[in-house]
Amino acid sequence: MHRWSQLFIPTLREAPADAEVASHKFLVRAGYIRQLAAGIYSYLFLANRSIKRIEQIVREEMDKIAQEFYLPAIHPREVWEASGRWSVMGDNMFRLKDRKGADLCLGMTEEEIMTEIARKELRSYKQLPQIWYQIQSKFRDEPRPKSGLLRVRQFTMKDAYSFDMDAAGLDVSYQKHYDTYCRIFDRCGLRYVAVEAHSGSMGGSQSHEFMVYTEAGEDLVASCPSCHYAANLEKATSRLAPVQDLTPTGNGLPELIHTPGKGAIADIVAFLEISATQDIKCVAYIAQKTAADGKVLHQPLIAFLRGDHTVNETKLLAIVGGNELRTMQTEELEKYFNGPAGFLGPVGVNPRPKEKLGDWSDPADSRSAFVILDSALEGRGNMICGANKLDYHYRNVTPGRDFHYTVAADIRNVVEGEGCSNCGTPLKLGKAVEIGHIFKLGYKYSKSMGATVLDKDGKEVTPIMGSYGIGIERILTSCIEQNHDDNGFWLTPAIAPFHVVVVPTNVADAKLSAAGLEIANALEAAGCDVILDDRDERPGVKFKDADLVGIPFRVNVGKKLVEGKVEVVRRSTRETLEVAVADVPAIVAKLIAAGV
RNA sequence: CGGGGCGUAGCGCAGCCUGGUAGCGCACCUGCCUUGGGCGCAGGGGGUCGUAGGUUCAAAUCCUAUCGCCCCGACCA
Repeated sequence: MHRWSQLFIPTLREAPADAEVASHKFLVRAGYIRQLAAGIYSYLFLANRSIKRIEQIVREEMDKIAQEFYLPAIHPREVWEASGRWSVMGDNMFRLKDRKGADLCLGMTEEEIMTEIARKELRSYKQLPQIWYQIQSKFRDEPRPKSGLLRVRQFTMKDAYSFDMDAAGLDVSYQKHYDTYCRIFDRCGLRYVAVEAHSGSMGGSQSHEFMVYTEAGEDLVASCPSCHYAANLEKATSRLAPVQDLTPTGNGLPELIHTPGKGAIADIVAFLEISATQDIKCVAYIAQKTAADGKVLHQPLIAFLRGDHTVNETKLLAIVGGNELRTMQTEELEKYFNGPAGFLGPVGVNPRPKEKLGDWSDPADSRSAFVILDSALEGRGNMICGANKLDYHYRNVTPGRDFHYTVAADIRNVVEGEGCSNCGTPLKLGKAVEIGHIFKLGYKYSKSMGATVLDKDGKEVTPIMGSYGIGIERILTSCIEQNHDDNGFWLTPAIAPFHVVVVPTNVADAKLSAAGLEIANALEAAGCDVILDDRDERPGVKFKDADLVGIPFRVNVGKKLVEGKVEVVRRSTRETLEVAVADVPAIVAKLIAAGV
């Protein structure tokens, strides 16, 4: 049994000034963590206990479907070059040199290492499917670490990888993970949702993120209150209410109109007394892609959307398969539009053909650009748009007739209240933290790294892969985000550092002290994880600390002991039961089994 | 990467503008007291003021550089 007086649990009355989100404040105040550098934290006694329990739950559930490995955190450059990611990862990767000058990096994920093993060892279809996982520290040199343990540069990740003969096999492995993740997060006491996620430019076909709704989150999730549709904003679609096109004027063809100083959409809308839905917005980017050989490639990428819509850059980028977007500079706008910012429009822009999508080589016609039309503009007509001429717009512009584009695609952000694409119900939008991600990888790594097995017919086949991650610390932080009040937080017994804290209100009183010890022993004998607060502190101090540190149940041994009774307190609700000393173990055990 | 803010005792802060003995609250140590929600009294320890340079008789304070940490943005012309 643990005695508080002998432990290092450095609780703080005040939170450090730089903590913003609840989990950060409380993890520091409760003596769970201390910061070493930006995005790098030491986990003290309580945090370590809680994290070990989370890992244990993950391990128990994963062991039902997979085999645990333990892979290196330091990787040689060659392995990452084989997949092309040595250069693609850019500054997000921590790199180092050994004494001989050889390049190494700290692992960000382990696709390469797992695939390397598969490549060397897997020979026959008879060995598949395989699912391998590990729980390891991961390193990412985040451009901006923040929010305590929520966005850090070193963290613990459970990462799993599946190898199957074919897509049908991958479906099975994927579903196994989906189900396993649900069991894991249920056991951790999280309220979460599995959402459709953007599957990136890696040829992945399907992907789900497991999200926890909280204001501290950095992702936005669109969800439908009536059907089960839920998706990351980077993937979400919606049904739009119909909008009215303007009536054509004159001969119905594009017509210049003088719009002095009305560059912004709000201005032009007011000036012409139209709706922003009748205007075409233009956003011009240079897309960048780092090739496997480290060369940085560029492409002009121009998006046209309805005036009241906003670009989702992830969706846009996925169309060309790049890794980064930046907006065009003035000279570039001049080059591709021959017009000034504020008055840019699609008429006269020279679109590259659809077949060239994904082709990053320089075209002969250097003034052409990839032009993406948002799907919401398909079928629209007589719209207002910039004329690529200072202080002029066009009216009567109809997509497809008056200008052409490379491709039409969904590239806009869904807005709260738009109809669910399944059932039409208005969608809700909420901030969320990503705690897990499952992902059909396809052949990217197995192919680039040359992993093959022989099938029944003796033919070489490239296995199809999946990868599946869980952020261990994020389980802890999102539990705290979901379960806290002004005084502290409470964790579900399964992941709390202790199930119950026994608090004799005055240890100078030999009777209270002895009873506290006896109760703590009895609780332990009943299978509870107990901490006895045997510190010579005033009751107020001990109560405050007990409330702070995340332990779901408390037993107060105090005044009522003379009647043979103690108090059992549920931290989440403060609900208090008066219980005879002899009944404490059974009652507490029952409470623990039922959860917070 | 862009913008902003902050570095003074373990934590939270004041002092800086207007240069002149480094302070407050909490925490910590000792003693007494107290014991159901961070109790009281008395005494005490702890800081080369992020670092480096400069200005000055004198720098926490002014100037320059640098490092670190936090926040916002990297979204529409």
